[in-house]
Amino acid sequence: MKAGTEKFGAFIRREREAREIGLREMAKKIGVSPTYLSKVERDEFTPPTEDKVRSIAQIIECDPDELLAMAGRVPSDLADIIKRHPVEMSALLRTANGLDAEELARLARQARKAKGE
Amino acid sequence: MKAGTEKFGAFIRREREAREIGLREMAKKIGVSPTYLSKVERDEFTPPTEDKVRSIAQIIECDPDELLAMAGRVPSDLADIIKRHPVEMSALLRTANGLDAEELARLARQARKAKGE
DNA sequence: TCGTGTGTAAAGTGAGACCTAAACAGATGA
DNA sequence: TCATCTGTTTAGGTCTCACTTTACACACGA
Repeated sequence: MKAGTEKFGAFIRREREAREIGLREMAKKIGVSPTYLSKVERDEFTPPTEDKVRSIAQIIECDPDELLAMAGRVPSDLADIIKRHPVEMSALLRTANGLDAEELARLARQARKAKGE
Repeated sequence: MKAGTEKFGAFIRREREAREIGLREMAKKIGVSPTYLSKVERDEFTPPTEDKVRSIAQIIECDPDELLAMAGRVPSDLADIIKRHPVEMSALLRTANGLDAEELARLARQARKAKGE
């Protein structure tokens, strides 16, 4: 995992406690055992599967894409998009890589314009 | 796998044979056993790991991104880019999704302009 | 002190990914 | 006919991922 980035487990524990949700309660909502969630929250186990990460995101009210990134996963719908247009999307992503958040937003707007109209 | 798409194994077998490369020879270059490659080429085994797919791409002279897509994988450098800017890149990819190849190319050019210069 | 709540430790499981060695079968050419 | 190519079959191996079960230890209130 990258340095400087908060770990997945530590993050969700903090957010869970901030919302005063019990570990067992959360585990039940996600559909895993409390033991497992405990280990995950202390980063002793790797983050769970995409669907579980998504339901955690919903519970702690954070962006699913962001949480998936923390979990080291690429959202499966994005993976599908890349697989459908590998050459174009790879090129787009690699050139977009250098840009900052603002420039990226502008680029996304242009994409929307090209599509929507 | 998607309908209409040629399977990974069938594709690399065709390309290998077109270049008159023996199975054992190719297996050796990639660094796997002939047995394994045989199974992969007949789609009895799932495609190999990213590094092996990349060396196959080099041998049969095709675009690595495209071959990785056939293998059902997202190139790891793209995965990293998404992980570094999950929100922006997710938005960009999802809006870019509707566009055709030409519009995508134009978008990539704009990205390049925003960056380069 | 009983029960009920919290989180945790230790060990194990099932499935799938990724791969191998050994043996074999058919064509080709000497 | 014998060696030597070609790819294939059989029969596994080993690893990692994504979890579970069972049992435990502590704290709180009644």
